[in-house]
Formats: sequence, C-alpha cells, structure tokens
Amino acid sequence: MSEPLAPQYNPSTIESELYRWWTERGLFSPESHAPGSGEPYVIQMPPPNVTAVLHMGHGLNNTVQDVLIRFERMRGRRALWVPGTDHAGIATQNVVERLLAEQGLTRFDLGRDSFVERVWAHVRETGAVILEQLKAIGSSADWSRTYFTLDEGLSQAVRETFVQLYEKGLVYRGHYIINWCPRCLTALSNEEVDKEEVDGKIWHLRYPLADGSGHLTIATTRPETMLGDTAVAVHPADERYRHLVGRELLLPVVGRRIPVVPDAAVDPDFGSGAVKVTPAHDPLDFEIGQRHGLPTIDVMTPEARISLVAPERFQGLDRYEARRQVLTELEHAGLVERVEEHRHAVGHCYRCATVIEPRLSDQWFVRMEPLARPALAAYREGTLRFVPERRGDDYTSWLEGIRDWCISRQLWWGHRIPVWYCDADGCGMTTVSRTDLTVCPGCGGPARQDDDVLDTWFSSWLVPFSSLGWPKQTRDLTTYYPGHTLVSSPDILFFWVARMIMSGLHFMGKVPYTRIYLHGVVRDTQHRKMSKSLGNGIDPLEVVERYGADALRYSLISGMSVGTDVILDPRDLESTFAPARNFANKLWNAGRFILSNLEGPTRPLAGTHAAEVRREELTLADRWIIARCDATVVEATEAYERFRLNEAAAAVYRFIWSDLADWYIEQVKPRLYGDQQGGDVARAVVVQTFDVALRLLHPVMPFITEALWRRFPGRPETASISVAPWPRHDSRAQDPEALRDFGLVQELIGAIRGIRAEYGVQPGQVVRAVVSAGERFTEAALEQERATIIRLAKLSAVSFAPNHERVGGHAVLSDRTSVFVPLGEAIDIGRECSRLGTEAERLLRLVESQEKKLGNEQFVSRAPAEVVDREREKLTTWKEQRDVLVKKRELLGCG
RNA sequence: GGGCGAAUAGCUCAGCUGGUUCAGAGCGCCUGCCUUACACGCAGGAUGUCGGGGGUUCGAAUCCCUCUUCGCCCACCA
Repeated sequence: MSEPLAPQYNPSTIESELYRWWTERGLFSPESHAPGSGEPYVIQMPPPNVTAVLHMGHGLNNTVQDVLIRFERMRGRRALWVPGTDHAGIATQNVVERLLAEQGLTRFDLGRDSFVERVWAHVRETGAVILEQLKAIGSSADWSRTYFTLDEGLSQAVRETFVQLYEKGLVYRGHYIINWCPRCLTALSNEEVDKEEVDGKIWHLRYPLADGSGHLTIATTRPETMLGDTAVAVHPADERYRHLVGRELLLPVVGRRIPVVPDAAVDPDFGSGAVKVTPAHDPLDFEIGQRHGLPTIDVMTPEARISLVAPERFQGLDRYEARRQVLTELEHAGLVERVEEHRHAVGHCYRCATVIEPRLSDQWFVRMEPLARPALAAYREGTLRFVPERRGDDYTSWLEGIRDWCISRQLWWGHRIPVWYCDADGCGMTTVSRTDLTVCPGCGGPARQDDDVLDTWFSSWLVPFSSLGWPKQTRDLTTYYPGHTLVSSPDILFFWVARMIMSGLHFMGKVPYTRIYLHGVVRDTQHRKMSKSLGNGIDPLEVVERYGADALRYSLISGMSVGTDVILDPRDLESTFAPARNFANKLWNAGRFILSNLEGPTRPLAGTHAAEVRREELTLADRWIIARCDATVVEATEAYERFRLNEAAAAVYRFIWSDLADWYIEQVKPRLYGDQQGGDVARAVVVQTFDVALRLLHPVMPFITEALWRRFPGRPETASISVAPWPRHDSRAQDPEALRDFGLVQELIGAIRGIRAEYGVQPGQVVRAVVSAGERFTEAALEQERATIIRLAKLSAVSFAPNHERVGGHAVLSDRTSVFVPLGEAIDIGRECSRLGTEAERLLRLVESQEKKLGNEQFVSRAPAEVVDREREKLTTWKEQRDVLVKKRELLGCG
C-alpha cells in the first residue's frame, strides 16, 4: 500500500486484485457486511443464458443493478443481489445441436438420454463463463447463492408449481393451433414469436361451385394451405354471398368438395369478403372450423413440408415450393383472378428467425386470466410501480389482453413435464406427480412420462422465490422475499417480469418486487440495437481491458437517462470511453496528490464531516468546498434514490473535477506544502471532502474509489469502501455566503485570465490588478483569498481601489465589481474599446428586453411578486454593469 | 390498424414542477501553455431559428394541437 503511485492510472491489475480481495472477504454476502442489522434490500439478477457471452446489454443491465446494490449496501441495508444462470432450453439445445452438426450428427442419432448428457457435459465444460465476465465488470452479486435453473432445488420448485396449478385447474392440456418453429421443431408461446412486417402478396383465387354454376373468389396470402381447406367462410350478413351459403365448392388442385359457411369472424371489407378455411393451419380458421364442425386436414409435417394427406405430387415439398406449385396449377386452370401487393406481419422464431407455422397440436397451457387479475390489481393499487411510469401501460395492456400460455416444448433440454400416461387398455389414466413414476397408480401397469419439456420461462418466472429455497420454507426465503427492485430491459417485460409478478402473487401471496426499473437498450449511432448479426456490437471485456471496468461502467451510466436508450459508437471506442478513463485518471491523480501531502499534522476529526472544524479556522475556500461537498451529497443521494443514475454520476463528476480539482486543490496547495499555518485544517478538509466524493462515486466506479480510499492513512487493513457508511447531509455545512463569495473570487480570477488571454500576456509574466467595489465583493472578501487570486491569476499584486487608470483591460463581474488590469503600452486601445463595446451592447440588449418585460402591465400584475422582484433586480444589475462599461469607455476615450 | 418514445452545438446527450444553472455538459474544433497531482492535463475561445407550424400564458426548449422524420411495442383482416 505504500509504494509510490504511478502518474497514470492502470486499472487492469488493480481491478482484478481488488475483486479477489472483496470476494475473499465475503463483502457481497449480506451476512458478512452487516450481521443482523439493517432492512434487507434484494435484487434478483435476470439470469443470463448459461451459454451466453457477455454483451453490452448484460453490461448495462448488471452495471445498473450493481450501482443500486452498492448504494444500498453502503446505506446500511442488508443488500443481497442474487445471481444465477438460465438453462435456456431452445438456445442451449441449438448450441449443442450445431456442435453435433459439425460432426455430421443430429440429436436423433444420439437419442434423448445421451443428447441430454451431452448438453450437460457442454454446460459443465464451458462453465458459466458469463458469471466470470460479470465479475470482471465489478458485479457485487452474492456468488455463494448462485443458482442454475436446472438445479435440484429449482427443479423441485418447477414441479411443485406445475402440480399446484394443475390441481387448481390452471394447467391443462389442449388441442389447439400453436406457434410452431419448423426448424427448432417445437411449439412456442405467443411471446416467443417476433412479428415482422414484410412485403408479401395477396392472391385472389376462384373456387368453382361444385355444380359448375360459376365460382366464388377468395383472397389468401398463403395459397399452399388450400391443400388443407375444408370450407370457405363468408359473413352471414354479406348480401353478395348470401345465396351461396350452404352450397358446395370444388376445391381446385385437390378436387375435394367443401361447403360455404357463414361466420361473423369474416370481415366483408377485406379481400373479396370470402375466406378459405384451413382449420389445421390458421388460428382463426381453427375457430371457424370448431363452430361449424369442419374436419381438420393437417397438410404439413413438423418441418413444414407437405404431408402424405395431400395429393402425391405435393408430398415432401417445402411450404414455399408448394406455394409455387399450387399457384402454377391454379394459373393453368385460369383460377387466379388477380394478385396484389400486400404488406403484413409475419411471425418469426425468436431463436432462429425461421417463419413460424401455425400448427394444430396437443400442448400444455397455463390458464392466465386468473393469474393476471391480481397482477393487474397490484399495479392499480400502487403496490407495484414502474420506472419510467409509462411502462405500466405496456404491462397493463398485456395483462388485460392476456392469452393462455403454451408451456410445452418439443425439446430434450429442460424440465421434463411431470405427467405420466398409462397406455393400458381400459385404464389410460393421466397422472400429474411431484415424484417420478414408473407404474400407473390406477392399474399398476407401466407409466410413460410425457416426452415434452417446459418452456424455459416456466422456471425463470419462479426465481424470486425458487432461488431462495422455495418450496422449502428456508431462512433465506423468509428473510429475502419479497425483494425490492427489479432491473430489466423492456424486451423481457412480458417473458419474465410480468410473469414473475403473477407467480409471486400466486405462490407467495406478495409481489416479488415493488419497483420495476426498465432501462433502455444499447444501440449504435444509427440507433440500431447492438447485435452479433449486424456486427455493430462492442465487447465489454475489450473495453474493460483497454479502459478499465470503471470507465465502462461510468460510460454506460452517464449515457443513460431514465427510460432512454444508450447510444455507443462501435466504430470509435476511443471517443466513447476515453472521457470516463480520463475521469478515472483525474481522480487517481487528485488522490495521488492528496496522499502525498498528508505528511504534516492533520486536524483529527471525530466524525466523518469536514463541517466539524470550527468555522473561524476555515478559509473562505474551505467553507466553500465544504458547502459544495454537502450539496453534492444531497444531489447525488437523491439522484440515486430516484434511479437518475446519470445525474448522480454527473453531480459527483462535477464536484470532483470542477470544484475539488480545478479550484480547491489549486487553492489549498500552499497550505499543504511543508509546515504552513493552517495546514492541519487544510489537510482535514481536503481529506474529508475527497473521502465523501469517493464514497459518492463508489457505486459507479467501485474499483478506483476502493483503491484510493484504502490508501488513506489510518485506514484499517480490513476496511473496505464498499461497506463504508454512505455520506450524510449535514446542515452545518450549508453556507450560502461562502458559495456566493468564493463564486465571485472564481469570477474575478476568470475575468483576469480572460484579459490576459485577450491581450496575449505571456504565461510567465505577472501583472497587477485593481478591483473596485461591487455589490457583494468587499475588500474583506478579497482579503481572505488574496493569495489565491494572486497565484491563480498570476498577479504581482491585487489592490482594492477605485480604478481611474486608463490603459488596461477591463471587466465587470456579476455583482458589478469592476476589475482593471493595467497593461501599459501592451494595450491596444482600439481593441479594448471594441471589446468593451461588444460587452456593453450585449448588456444593453439584456436591459432592453428586461425593461420591456417589466414595462408589461400584465407581467407586473399577474406574475408572482417574488418573480417580479427578481426580474427587477436583474435589470438593476445589468443596467449598472452596463453603466460601468460605458464609463470605462469614456475614460479610455473610446469613440 | 392501435399505442408509445425521440428530435436541443459538427457528434452523443442533460435540461424534472413554465420564470435563478436557461440556452448547458462531454467529445470534436481554434489559441496559448510540459505552471513540481494529472498533456488521459491546464487556461482561454468559437459554435444553436431548442424539427416545422399553430395555440394556451404576463412569460414556452418546457404545457396543448398539428405536421414531418426516425425508432420501438402491440394486433388472428385471411
């Protein structure tokens, strides 16, 4: 700890060492940092896929969570961040299938058991790499509680849930049209289908009447499904077709006779007003079929090829080949009336982007309406709140229109459905069981388990309690359920967030979180979502390597305001991440400077606040920085509390860079060097304000703040900033007078610097300055910071006197204090006249518009008195500032 | 088809309850500095019809309407 610090901050070694130290000390477990004290504060990490590789989306999501958990941990809560990984049924199965494909194998070559074993082997072998990556960005999750959704305990929870829901009639098996991915060969829920607008065509086709007396024209976007048509439907009130209802058509290509049925679901204004009915391949057609007792003819295989029930010449054709073939035949028969361009939404598999095929099959469903009702109520009563609030509307509308959840998947990787069938003649019993069965409880014959597995989300919707031990009544469960804040991206609002609310209410009787914070999405400068396929991603680990985890985190947090997306430029990492790295370096050097100047005596402070030093011993600058520091505590704390993390980060940035480094440290230097008078107080103030700044920044930049904080003298070897108390606002630090007066000192120095720059005064050359009284800036105030003014403005002397000298640079401060820098022959009178003239004109414009405002009868009578007063004051100030300038111009003899 | 969000400096964005941060920050740009914490720095500077139009108001970047552009979500018109 005592080796000299390098002038350039090098995060890579420091970060990994500190992370190891944190975990060795168990600082991320609530038990170790605050035994038995403080209210629990719990966040559940959205479990990443077990095979996932860290991308910026994870980076943002986990940084936000880490900021919140570190903030609450420092505030003394028993902060618990529960991490885990998701077995991710389809995604993981696809990964392993791809690996098999490289050896020319399919999962069917291996068979179910060895395939599943193979997936386990893969998952174990590659490990949860992503968890290690989350550590690299500083995530302070409690890794001792890491779960995997296929763990024994969570599997128990899944089974318990399924059985309970089944027993209440909320899980059922049904024969319906579901979304089917012909590539993944499984059913999907509605949420797992990405709708995408595509330019397609709509064909108007003639179906001849069976008796040869003409035809009926139908409109379709999917001509190939006509192979499975079993009717044509028209609206019952449609005059055009009323005479055809009940008659028969001869289905072209196939030659089947099909009826014309009346059904109110048909929109007479769309297409031709007549719709072909294919009950096995369209959800609406299925319903029409149900109502009219129509047969269902499934003309497609699971792979979306034409099945054996279709005419032989179509069998085995891919659905799009079949479309072409059908159209060719219809054209030859002269049955294509016309073709129109048609833009419509087509569903795609969210895992492989294959076009979804609506398919009739037996699946397991969860009846959602009874679960949705309490979830809606929780939101409407205000138990559950969204940040930003408008996300509550999405939540509400989804729940209001909720449809049953198809939970069975025709996959091998996942939780097997806990249902056993008996195939014995005369028994045929279906048993839903918490434990595995081998024999049928009804007849003692062999029991056969359902082949399917459950939707991945059927395990992840339980994690707020299953990760804590449920269904066992564990200590963790009673202590840490319900949690507090859920941090997520809006794209899994329905998949995961809303469902957790429902399961939490149903199984635990309480919402799992009271706050749902939905942050934005990481995009590139063209506002496209970062993705592997677009090649516009940024690898967070590359950023960590080049700029440090703190820089990554700061960049993400500062680029994010509530509810908006984060835009990062993948083509220019340097300008994207350098500002945050530069900030870290600035902080490092401020720390280095302070640490190297603590040799002399330091005023010991009993508590943690610099305001404890007696006021008489403080300089104006001391009082100013103490007040600014306290204001920053208030500002940052409120911002963190309100999830305005970017504002918290900006407030601390401003304090550290603009206040502490640019002004206070510059001001305090002479007092720190050697054994100067007041050095003890200066050291106390600089250490305390820096300490506060580090603590305020720690949630966002945990590594560098820890690295510096630990190095301060008197710090116990075991102390960590991650469990240091959060800085508290101290009203004794408030000091409006100091803020105002030191503000004028800053203004004065700035004015002199401006004059120097304007006239190209050599940096090494000292000049004189004369200050004459303004409203606030008295000789006493100047006296207090005389040395500071002289040093920072590079003066030989500053005097307080009315200035009548003619040749020099002039400026006026906001309180009408005027400043004069005599420059002898160096001054160009003409230049100074025009400079003052421009400034006077600017003020004149302000004065004029202000006079107009105050001359407005309406304004004076209707605006609040205090606003009017304030505006009057402004006018006076500007007027007088202008007068001063005009007088100076006269003095100079300007034309 | 329905709903939502965004549009402010060349770029990325703040600006919350209309008036004391009101036109801001960072990057980039220009000028000058290796001033013993930091050139990943310091000092100074230039840059805006606050997307267009209309309205409410004493007063609008801020509230309302409308249009334009971009983006997102939802939806069984085949």
